[in-house]
Formats: sequence, structure tokens, C-alpha cells
Amino acid sequence: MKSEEIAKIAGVSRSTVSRVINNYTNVPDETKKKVLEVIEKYNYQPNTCARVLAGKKSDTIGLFVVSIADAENPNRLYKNDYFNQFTNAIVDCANSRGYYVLINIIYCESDYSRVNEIFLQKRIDGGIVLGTEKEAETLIKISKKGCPIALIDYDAEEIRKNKAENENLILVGSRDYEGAAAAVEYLIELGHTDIGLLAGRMTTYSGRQRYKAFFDTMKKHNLEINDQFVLHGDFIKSKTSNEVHALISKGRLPSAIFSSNDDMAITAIELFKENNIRVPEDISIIGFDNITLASLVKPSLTTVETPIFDIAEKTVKELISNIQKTGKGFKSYSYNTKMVIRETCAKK
Amino acid sequence: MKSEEIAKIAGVSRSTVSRVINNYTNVPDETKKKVLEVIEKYNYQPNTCARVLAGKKSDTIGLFVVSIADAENPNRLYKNDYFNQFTNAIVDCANSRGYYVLINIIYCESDYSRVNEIFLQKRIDGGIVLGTEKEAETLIKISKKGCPIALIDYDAEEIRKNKAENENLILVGSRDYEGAAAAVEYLIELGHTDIGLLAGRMTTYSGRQRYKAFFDTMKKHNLEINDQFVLHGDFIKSKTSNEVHALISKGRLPSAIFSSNDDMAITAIELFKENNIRVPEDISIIGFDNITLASLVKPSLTTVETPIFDIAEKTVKELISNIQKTGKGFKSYSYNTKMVIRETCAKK
DNA sequence: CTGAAAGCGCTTACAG
DNA sequence: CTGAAAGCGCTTACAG
Repeated sequence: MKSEEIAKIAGVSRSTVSRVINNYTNVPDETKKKVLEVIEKYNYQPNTCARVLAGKKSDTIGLFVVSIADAENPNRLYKNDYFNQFTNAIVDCANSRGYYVLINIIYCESDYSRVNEIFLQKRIDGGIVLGTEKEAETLIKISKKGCPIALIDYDAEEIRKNKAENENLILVGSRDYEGAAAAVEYLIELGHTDIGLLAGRMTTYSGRQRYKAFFDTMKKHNLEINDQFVLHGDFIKSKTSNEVHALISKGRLPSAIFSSNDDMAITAIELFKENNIRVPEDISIIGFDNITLASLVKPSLTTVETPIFDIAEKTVKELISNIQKTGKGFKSYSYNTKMVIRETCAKK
Repeated sequence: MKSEEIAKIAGVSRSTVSRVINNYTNVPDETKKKVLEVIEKYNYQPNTCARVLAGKKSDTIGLFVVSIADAENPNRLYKNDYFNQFTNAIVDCANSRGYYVLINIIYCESDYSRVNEIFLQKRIDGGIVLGTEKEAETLIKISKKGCPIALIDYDAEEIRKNKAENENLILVGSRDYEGAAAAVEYLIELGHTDIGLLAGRMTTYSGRQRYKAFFDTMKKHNLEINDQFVLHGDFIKSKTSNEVHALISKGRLPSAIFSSNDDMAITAIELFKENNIRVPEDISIIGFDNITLASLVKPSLTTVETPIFDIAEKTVKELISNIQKTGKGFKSYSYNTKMVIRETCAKK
């Protein structure tokens, strides 16, 4: 069924059918009603490709999820709760605004070229990149060519520096520095002085912010940091296991650990338990993100909540506004985090 | 950049450029090389919509995830680990075979019309429906019109009955009846005779199979079933809480419970713990699915593993083969489940 | 207010 | 082996 057939049945021209579909104001109610009835009756849906080719938008957003999981794990992303929540929230928000979501997983640097390809193929009106802060230059270049792009968890300051003129770039994230600082302050308030760090991946903005906040806060309180207690988990389960194992085998432990995300915190807690190190009696630990799992593990994880749903919603909303040119220009938004106190931290 | 410009630069016609792109065999190597060089140099990507309009496939698969989560939860799907794993596996498999995935969340019956709409809009070449076994008739009707559709976790027998002539339908699932029967057998072997059931949603195939297997296996061993011990959690957390609460308040408990999925099992365990009922000392519990969480909760959950990745991979593979017409006809595949013994079941 | 016509960027018989 | 041309199903100036 195509618009021409609808036109014939309704006794009008294709132009008029098109005007009705596209909500032109200069179609008399009667004509409109007649056409809509036929459309309804035959369950007609305009061919999206023909519309796009004729100049309409595709109403499709590309979601590019950058996997940071272990390369050796064949199912990779597959188990990352944090990304899953984001993905669902984004799909949900987009769908409810009448947008379709084309989802892509990016495993390696060369996969970034897909972002550009998909834009060039005219498959999408805009893109959201979620994950490690890689290839920012590539993405900025694409956005400068007129493709609206939203970046989640990228360093706004860094990008703003010389890209302020960019009209198609949106940055959304959370104030992780403040969140991480609050977490460390909390441990200090509990009386801890010998605090360790489970650091995230330095190629991510959040990884760096949480790292920096840890050192700054410790310094602010004149607390020394034992190099042995700075573990590089890189947001990866296997690396975290290795690092925590190494720590345990050295014999001496900090009295508390700030972990740059929940996944690593949970991995660490598992290992501590296996080695008869009690949490929080022997060691306190605080995570970051408040993933679903955080409230379900035992002991439940004290953590800092990232407002995933708010971030996702804002990202979708602003991206759509850029696509429709209702709002333009470089935009950057940052959301507050929130401490969620549960069972893994005790007084020293 | 369009094919005509590439043609001009390469000194050939649009037709030839198109032939190169579409891998026609009758293009001499030299011509092919020349054209490919220009395409490469200018980073040309053909406009997908123009290709589709001219008769090509869109190389896009629609993924329709049916949410069964609590209606009152605004984030709904958002927290369902089981679906997330499926989604990721499907995207992963499709991407690696050169297919794009358009993802949609279906919340209510009326959302099913979107499946048809998206096909009619020519946005997708095929669709995968994942979730509760609703609206099978609607979906079968769509597939009969020539749209390849794959259904995950639908009742093959039921559909096969009078639809064997359907060329575009694929069913993939797991042998849940056998898996559930094995789980109940396991509890019986441990010496349990007073076994309860946490039943899933009866509108799902897996919900019914797991339910039926429980009753059949109990009967096979001449074990009585106490009506009070049959709880209807419907795969929903809040309903499960209510049912388990009611059971606990009645005072008498079964010595073991077969739960139709891990989510409900984990919810139940939480409640038992809150009421000082020890798992597995006071009550044994076995789940189904082996979601990520199952190995992480304490005590870790004994369960029956559904081979999510295998199912996803097979679904994508067969759907693509139907799209490309390399393999045709009604197809139905079923995968074996596997017991994963952990810590939540003890001898009676 | 509305129709005829051009055009979007491809692919593919068709003819040579 | 290859180009000119028709056609895919829309939208939108243009003219009336």
C-alpha cells in the first residue's frame, strides 16, 4: 500500500495525502478526515525510506555503547549492569518521544568509524555515545559536520576549551568529583585514616574524577596514602581480582577502601569474604554508581548514586531538541550524585 | 557525497559504482579497484534509504522486548537482568553479522501494533520478539504477510498445530519442562517431600512449563502438594513479596521451594532472611535462569541455567537466514538447560 | 486550498 | 563489460 493508492481511494492527490500525514495546516478538516479514514482503514504506514529520501528525518537515534569489559570474555558487555540500566533508560525515553533507537556496541577503536558510517548512511538523525572517553576528536569532528551527538561521561572542560563554537554537541554527566569527595569524607568521618583506593579506568572521565577526588580529599585532611593501597582495577572484574588478591597476600590492609565503582567494590568484597576478612568489621568499603546489585548483595553496599535515569532522560531530550533545531549550541549538563548508606562501612 | 560524484571522479557511470558496491561479478578487477579507491578516498557510504527504496534490504533487525515488570514501576524493564542479557547477546550477534538492531520496548498489548507498523514502514527486514507469550496471533499474522519473525519462549506445539505452512516463523527456546523437572528431582533426592512452588506468569510459555513440570514430578514421586505452598509470584517482584510474606505469616513452611525464576527466588530469600528463616538450613530454594545475580548473592543461588547466549545466537542466525531466504520454512529449536548447584539447597 | 511535476540517491533490467 | 533510463515511494516548492 502506498500513498498513491490512498489518494485514489480518498479521491485526492498524493500531495494532499502527504499534507495530511505531515500535518499541514492548510488542509480543510473535511478533506483531512476523509484521508485519515482511508489511512486508518487500510492500515497505511508511509515508507520511512521514501520519506527520508524526500528530505524528512528518520526519527532514529543511534546509541553507541562502548564496552569496557574484559577483551577475553566473549560475552563482554553482556554482564555490565551499569550500561544495561543506561541503555534501557535511553530506549525508554526515546520511544516515549516517538524516536526509534538503533543500538550498537563498540568494542575497539576501529569500531568508532561505525558512528560516522551510520550517520553517512543516513540511518540516524543523532547519536548518543555512552562509555569510555575515547576518540573524542573523532566524535567532535562528526558533530561538526552537522550531526547532533550527545556524549555521556566526557570531560566538559576539556572539550569546551576549543570547541565552544560547536553547535551539535551535547555533554551530560554527573558531578563525580563531588560525589567521590563526599564518599572519602564519609570514611574519614567514620574515623578511617588508612584508606585505600580501587581506581577506575583513567581513559574515562568518571575514572579520572573519582581518582582525583580521592587524592585531593586525603590531602585536604593531611592523610597519607600508602602506595600499596592504590589498586588499579580499571573497572574490570579480572584486573580487580588480581589487584585485590595481591593486596591480601601482602598481609597488611587499609581499614577502608573507596572503590571507583560498585562492580569493583562487589568483586573486592567477594574476595575479602573468601579470605575471611569481614566487611565491614575488618575493612569498610564504599562503591560508586548504585547499580541494582548494590542493594542486593550481602552486606548491602554503601555507595554513591549516579542519577542514571535523569542523565538518560536529559540526554535524549536535548539531543532531540538539537535534531529538531529547537534548541541549538554546545550544551553541557551535570547532575548531582547522592550518598546511599548501607552496610559496608563501619566506624573505625 | 553521492554515487554520481564517485562515478564522475572514477570516470565511470553510476551503474558501475553500484555494481562494485553490490559485488557484481561482471566488473573487471581494474575497474573495481579504481572505483573502490575513490570510495575509500572520499569515505563514501551509500544512502541506506535510497538503497532500500531501490529494492535492497535495510540490514536491520527489530528487537521487541516485552516488559513484564510492575506497571507501577516507572523504570520498569530497567531492572530486569534476564532481559538485559538477552538484549546484549542479540545485539552482539547481529552486529557481528553486519546487521543493525532497532530496539523497542513493549509495555502493553496496544504496543504490539508497533511491530506491524515498523515492518510496514520498511524499517526492518525481520523481527525478534522476546518476552511474554502474548499476541501470538498478531505476530503470526504479520509473519504470514512475508515478514520474518523469530519468537523467543513461545509454545512451539501450540503454534505448530495449524501454522506449519508458515514460512517466516522461527521459534527458539529452552527445554524448561525438563529443566524444572530436574530441579524438583534434585530437591527430592536431597530428601525433601514437603516442597513449595513459586510459580511464574502463566501467560508465558516458560511459566507454564515450569509450573507443569513441578506438578508432574511431584505426582511421579507420589508426593502431596500443599495448596498453601503454591505461591503465585508471576515473575514480578512485588507480587512475590506479598505471596512470600503471606506464607511466612501463616507460620508453617515447606522444607524446600522450587522457584520458577531467579528473580523471585532472590526476593524470597531476602524475605526469609529478614524473618530469621535461614537458607538453606531452614528452607532450601532453587531458582531458574542463572542470571548474573545468582552467583553473587549470599548464599549463592542453586539454579537451572537457561543458555541465553546460545538461544540469542541461534535466533539471530536463523532469522538472518530467513531474511536472505537461504533457509526457509517454519523452524523450531529448543536448547537444554543445565543445573548449577550452589549454596541454597541442603539435605533434609 | 490542491494537483502536476521535479527530485531525493540509489539499483537493476535493458540494450548494446 | 557498461551506460542511459526507469523506477522505488515519498515531499515540497510551484502554479493556479
